[in-house]
Amino acid sequence: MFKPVPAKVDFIAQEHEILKFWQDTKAWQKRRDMNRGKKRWSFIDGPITANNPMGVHHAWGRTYKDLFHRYWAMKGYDTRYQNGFDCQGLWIEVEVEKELGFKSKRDIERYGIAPFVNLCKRRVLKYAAVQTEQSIRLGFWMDWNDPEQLRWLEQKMAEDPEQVITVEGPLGPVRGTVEQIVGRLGMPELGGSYFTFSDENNYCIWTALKKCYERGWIYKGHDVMPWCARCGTGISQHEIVTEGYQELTHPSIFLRFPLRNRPGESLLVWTTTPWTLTSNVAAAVHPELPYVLVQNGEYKFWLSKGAMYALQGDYTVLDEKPGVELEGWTYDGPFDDLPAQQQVQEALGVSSVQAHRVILWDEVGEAEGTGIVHIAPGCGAEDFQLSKEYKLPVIAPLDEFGVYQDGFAWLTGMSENDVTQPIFEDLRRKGLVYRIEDYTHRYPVCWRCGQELIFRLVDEWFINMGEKLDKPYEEVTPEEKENNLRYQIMEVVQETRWIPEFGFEREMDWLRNMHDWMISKKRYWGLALPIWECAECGHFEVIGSEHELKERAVEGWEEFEGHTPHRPWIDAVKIRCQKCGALVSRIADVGNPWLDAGIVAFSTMRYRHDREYWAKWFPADLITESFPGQFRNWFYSLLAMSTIMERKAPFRTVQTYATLFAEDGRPMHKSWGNAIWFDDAAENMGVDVMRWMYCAHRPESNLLFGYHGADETRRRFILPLWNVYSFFVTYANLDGWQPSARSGPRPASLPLLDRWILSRLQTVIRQVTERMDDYDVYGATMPLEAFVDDLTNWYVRRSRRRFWRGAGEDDADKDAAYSTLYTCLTTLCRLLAPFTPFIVEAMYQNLVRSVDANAPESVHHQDWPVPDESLVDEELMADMALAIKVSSLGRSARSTSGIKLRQPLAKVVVVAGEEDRARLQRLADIVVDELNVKEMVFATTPAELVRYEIGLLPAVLGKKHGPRFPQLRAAVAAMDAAALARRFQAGLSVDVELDDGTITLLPEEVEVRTIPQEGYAVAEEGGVLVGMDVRITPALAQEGLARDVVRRIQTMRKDAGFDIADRITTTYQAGPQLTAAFENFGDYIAAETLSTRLVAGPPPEDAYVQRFTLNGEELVVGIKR
RNA sequence: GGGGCAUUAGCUCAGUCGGCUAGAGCAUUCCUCUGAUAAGGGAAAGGUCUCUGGUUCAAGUCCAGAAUGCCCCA
Repeated sequence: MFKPVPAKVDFIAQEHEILKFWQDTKAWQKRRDMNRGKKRWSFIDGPITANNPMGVHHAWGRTYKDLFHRYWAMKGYDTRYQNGFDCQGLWIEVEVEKELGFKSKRDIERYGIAPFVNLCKRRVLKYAAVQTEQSIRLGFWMDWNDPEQLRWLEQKMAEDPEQVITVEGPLGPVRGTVEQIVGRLGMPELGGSYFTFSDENNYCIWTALKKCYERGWIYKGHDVMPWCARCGTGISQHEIVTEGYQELTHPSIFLRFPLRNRPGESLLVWTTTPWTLTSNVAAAVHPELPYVLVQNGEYKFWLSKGAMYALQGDYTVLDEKPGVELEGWTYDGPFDDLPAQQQVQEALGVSSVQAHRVILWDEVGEAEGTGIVHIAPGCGAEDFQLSKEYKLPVIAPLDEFGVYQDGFAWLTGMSENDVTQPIFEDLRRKGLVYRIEDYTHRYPVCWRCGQELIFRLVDEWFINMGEKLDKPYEEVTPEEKENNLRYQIMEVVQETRWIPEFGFEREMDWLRNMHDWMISKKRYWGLALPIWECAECGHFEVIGSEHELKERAVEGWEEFEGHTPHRPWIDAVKIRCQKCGALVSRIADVGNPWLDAGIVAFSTMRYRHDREYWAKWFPADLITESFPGQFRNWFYSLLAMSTIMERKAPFRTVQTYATLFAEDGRPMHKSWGNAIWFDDAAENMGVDVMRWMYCAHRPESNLLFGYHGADETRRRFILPLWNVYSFFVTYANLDGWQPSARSGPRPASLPLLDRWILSRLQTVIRQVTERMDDYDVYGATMPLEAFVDDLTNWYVRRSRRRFWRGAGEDDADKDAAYSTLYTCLTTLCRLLAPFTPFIVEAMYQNLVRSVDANAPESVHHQDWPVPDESLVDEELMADMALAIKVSSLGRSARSTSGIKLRQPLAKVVVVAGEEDRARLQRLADIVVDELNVKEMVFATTPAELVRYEIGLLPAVLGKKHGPRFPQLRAAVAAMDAAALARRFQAGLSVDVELDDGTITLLPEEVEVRTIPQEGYAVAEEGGVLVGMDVRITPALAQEGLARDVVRRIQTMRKDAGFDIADRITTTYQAGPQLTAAFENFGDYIAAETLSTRLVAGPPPEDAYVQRFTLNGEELVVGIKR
């Protein structure tokens, strides 16, 4: 006996039971151990930031990750099962700052870097534990740390990071301080997820940076960078594009720069960043644009001709010159009163005030502003470039917090945020303001804290990505690639496959255009950049490992030893300058977090300690992540690091997917109320439903995720699957059917339906395997959905009666039905195991484990099914597909004429081609039964059913006759369609008379179409025409009544709570029509309703009674067990 | 500022080389089936194919321009 299956199941409660089952039986560990040492399928996990609970968007990607692991594991591959947590960087710092209520970096310095960094580590441990639990809930099988142990470590960290503890690892106990143990998480001796804050990850980046250094690729840049004054750090190009911009409105100002040698004339200049005017050095014009001098009120302005719309009031043009003639004109700047403007800059020997002049710049436009651009080299990247070109002084006004430095008089000490209005006031006093108006533009903001960025002249550290050559990648020579990282990465990309394909071009495009990689951040929690720079002579060195550092250390090693390589501990270590012998400190900067994630193809694969292991697992067969952003982030950093380390691709295939939105099509947002938390989704939708939703979706399209879609998915797929399983168990138990080891009937002798569904099953195995091998998840779900549909809506429906026949009534057929359905269900369990691991585990435990103690303990311990090609019968599948189609057309025809299916009809007439008729003939029984007709007949001509319409094939005739085509169409429409149809069907041509001659129409140039006639209901699709004879004779009507009666009694049985096997006695009282139906179809009614007796008369006292009105007659039925 | 993609039913999306009556799922209404019942099947209704011009016998489809949205890069 199988365990009875409730038709109404609580899927979510069931998922929790399965989770417990997997945990109790160590199901994942057993699966892993089964595959140890076999052929490998290698995966690298893109680390998830352990900074908050995971969202339903993470669950999408994590479903793919689990799916592929389960699939390859079932195929017998050894996989690494290592999840990754991204742990370092500004995103963690910002959250910890929020917790502590900090406003700026000064608060952190006051609090202390060491305790702050420990808080960052604790936050990571805390959320790693949360995300681990959530991932387990999703059914994600990985080598998870015990979340309780992560919490315990977090607690120990809070108590005292330096206390010594012992933890149990897979290779035995591991002993160390809490800090040391945490720094070794994910290493072989501790197992579990990798953490990018691990010592190994950090030191491995040191190795990579050292390799760059040795090739001369590391440099310190002095440039104007986007800068976040709140975070106190530069923001690199990699971080700023796209999501780093917002549509913002700022006050913009038009103002005068009075010309020194042209009395009464001024340049009219426009800017949206008034604070930069304090640092103005020059004004740029386009050399070729025309500029005009206008009289506008009391002033004479120079501005570009195309920008005159910016003027207010009447004006007169006094003069016109090309920009090139303005070059060198000098002017008075708006803030020449500031000491910073007056100070002579040593290198150039001039002050900014002295330097003010008009310069030429090709990038000047006149679409906005005045065609004259204010240049402040300390406040803009392009401005800074121009200053180098024209040898202009540079004034850098702001410190790292966005506050004016010394030399700015009344502005010194004020924040750039607060000076807009005071500056406007000052300029008004000076009489320089022309006009102030709001201006909306895309402005960069800090991607972490949202603060508007400023531009600051700073020192940052870069990896030189190599010159951009002015030619396509294909033409770059090996010599040119030799010291050019850009083209080396592009070369590596050639070895990789991108799904969808556009990813390849997008990555190449990014690589073609990317700037040098800014790897420094002026922060606290992150990779300690291993750069020691001599304050005396400027020489710097990159240290490649902890061992090298120990050798080079001349001071502070003892203080550092035993700590993780983070600030502040690492900062204690000093080395000796190789150039000048001075004592050298590490630069204060930490690293860009994409370095951390980029190195994992090495750090997590034992590159530094077990090269043999690394060589076995590198490169990964697959990585899979969401594509927005990752082309310039993880995909890029992974490729870059791998190119630096080995000049090899770190992965063979990258499968990507789009963005998850709420069902309203907008991003999920807490304050919009459309966000769904993962935990809520899991406990309300069920994770099998979520997983199927993710999988059965084209990954390159955005996914609109919500409860509505979940309900639909459950209804469309999960419930029918469960229903057919429940159906099977119910009847198998009733019949005492058990699967047995005996060979069973030979497939060739199986009934048609069984051979058909088994054939379908083999093709599905083949298709799903093909699609999964190709990492096409969506493509794999489609044949599965189609199969479940065929199984439930055709095989089971058509086979139902076979299951409820009594004993002795053709046992062989019944056994065949059970065996077939059993095979389908158990195979489906295996096929669906990677997709919906919970529901199939429940099914498997009952269908297989409960009857076979030797079967694998879990559905996930089974092998992936292999199709048995000998069971594939293409002809039969084509036959059945046609039978299904004709049945559907027949039902459709009935429906349009309003005749219910329960009403038997005399015949169905099918008009179809030779081949299709032969196919239908073979399955006539099925179609006749399905459509509730007495017979299926074929008509050679559809004359009975239809009239004709002649359709001209425009693709042929339009091309042939061109402009005469409409005339031809009109002429044919006027002719006798039936006569034409006969000629064409006989293969003859027809001459059509037109005004300007005769056109001969060939049979292959037309299509003969059919329109239904009276007396029949007709439906047609793809050359098959199905007509239902809708004439209901009295005999047919009576039979229909009998079926109505049966239907009523069946419902009564259910309402009365009878078991489906209960035999009953049925009594009835009815009018003449119904009585006749009872008399003529008594046997049928009795058999269908399991009535041992049918008695006319009043129901007995203890019977269950209902009254009906059928066809205008009263009916009283009583049933009794 | 440059480049790319998109715009089709109330919603989410298909629509091949230009060709017949522009499709699907969801939602809505109705019907139906039911010994799978918190299911199953069918039908109806729903369209200015973003707009303007052009090419063509014929345009959702090709070309040009505009509008709106998104993406990539400055």
